[in-house]
Amino acid sequence: MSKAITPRAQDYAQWYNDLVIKSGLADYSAVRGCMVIKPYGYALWENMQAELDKMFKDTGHQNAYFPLFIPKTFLSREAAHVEGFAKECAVVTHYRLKNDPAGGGVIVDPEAALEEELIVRPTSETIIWNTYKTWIQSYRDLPILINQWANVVRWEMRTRLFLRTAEFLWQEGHTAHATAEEAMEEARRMLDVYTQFAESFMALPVIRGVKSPAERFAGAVETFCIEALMQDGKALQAGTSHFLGQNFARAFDVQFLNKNNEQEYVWATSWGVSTRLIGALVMAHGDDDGLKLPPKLAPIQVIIIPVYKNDTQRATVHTQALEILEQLKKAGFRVQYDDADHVRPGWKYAEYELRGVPLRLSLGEREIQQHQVEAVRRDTREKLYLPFDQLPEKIGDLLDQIQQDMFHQAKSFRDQHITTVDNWDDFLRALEEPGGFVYAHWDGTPETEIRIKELSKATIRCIPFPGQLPDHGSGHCVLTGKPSARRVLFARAY
RNA sequence: CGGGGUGUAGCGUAGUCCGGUCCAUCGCGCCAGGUUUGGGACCUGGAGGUCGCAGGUUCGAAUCCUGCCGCCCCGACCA
Repeated sequence: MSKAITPRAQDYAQWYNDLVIKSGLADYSAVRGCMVIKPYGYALWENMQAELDKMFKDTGHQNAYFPLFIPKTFLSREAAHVEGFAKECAVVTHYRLKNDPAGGGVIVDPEAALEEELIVRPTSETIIWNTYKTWIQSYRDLPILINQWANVVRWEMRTRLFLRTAEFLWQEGHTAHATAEEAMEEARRMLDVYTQFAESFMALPVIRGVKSPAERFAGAVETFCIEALMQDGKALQAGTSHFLGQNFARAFDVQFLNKNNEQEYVWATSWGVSTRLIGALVMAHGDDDGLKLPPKLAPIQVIIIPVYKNDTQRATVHTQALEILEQLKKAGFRVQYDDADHVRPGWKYAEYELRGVPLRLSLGEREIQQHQVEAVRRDTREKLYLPFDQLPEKIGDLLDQIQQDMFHQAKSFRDQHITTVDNWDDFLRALEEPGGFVYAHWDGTPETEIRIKELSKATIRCIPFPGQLPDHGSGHCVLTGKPSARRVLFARAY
């Protein structure tokens, strides 16, 4: 075992780090809190991007790109927004370096201070709304439906690979609308897009809902989210969508002339998902032997491994393997053939399991004689034999099956980790055992929400949309006993 | 920012308490050749080191002293 992974049961955080590093998704970098996304991890991100991008385009959005740097004054225009981000902004103060006269290498040239400091974007609402102001005059200019793929920087105190890094990659949608209804519809539509992406591509079941005021995005009127559950029982926000009301339009004075010839502030939304989704994928599906990637996103869907005992066999197997490789490529699968001769089949089995490749095909003399390949599923380790003449169909079916089974596996885990409780003792107990989500009444006050967090480390993940979870009607707050209109979903979270 | 840990070859480590026998141990990986190949092979040979950095103590420092730095983990804050 050259690449030992810490078992989940022993140390979950270490298991996660081991998986990310050893599967080749990412590396630590020389910069504190910043990581290198390695080719395998980036390929995964590209697959996610491709699917999301398609969904954005299908819902009428276009991509654009706004500056990395934001004038400092922009950030302070919207009061809640600046309060939310001020503590974690990287600031550019100078534009030039020079040789240290004292001989200490290169130093910041004190003569080259910027007149107005620039903020490295933690999110782009401000620069975008400053721009939209110049694009919008009439209701005929609306809606504006724009998305950008970008990097952002949030100077986090504590970072974790993919889950929380100082710099990360994401997409941020920013839309402008003539009416509140339309903007609200947009925010809800994009949350549906995220839901569909999470569930059918990532095989990650999510609960849709509204954020409590305390968890709301800085500057939003309403924040919607999808919440997923990780195997250690902690929740992870997998995507958010915000109804921004007229907050940014007011802050940047973006008005339009409506059909009645009246000036009106524009209605806004923003929505985003980030490379953190890769962390979600790792933690929702992985096991002690490595990643399990859902077929729809896996950079390698099928790996072909040759098995032989001598050069004669090797040649035979090689010829057959190439034929299968071509056939599968032609059928549109992301397939690779590993004919490296310096490691043996067993090594390769372990390696591709670590990397989470959904389906492994082994091909040796035995299989060739019987006109079949040995196939092993990564998710269940089930071994099957597939006849040569039905490979593309059978493999297509298998990958679909794996995709579905992974979703159901995750969903069944998630459902077993939602506990409905009615008193504080049970609340605390449920957070430990079984862990996960706790569905309880809350009196609706921020004070109680904070108190619950202090006492239990659990936060309100969301107030689920109707139909997401059973509605038990009104009741009494799990902490204060005060009247509560409905249950909300609590959990400890990433 | 607080608490803990850690820094020795690409990775993981021994040695540090008690200085010399260490121009530094072992495993993995790497290179060459050979034997192998159905669950992380083996043999032989080889390459690879500012012992985190700076200063100090000493005849002599990976080891002792002072200062600094990096990174990881836990907590507070956040996607």
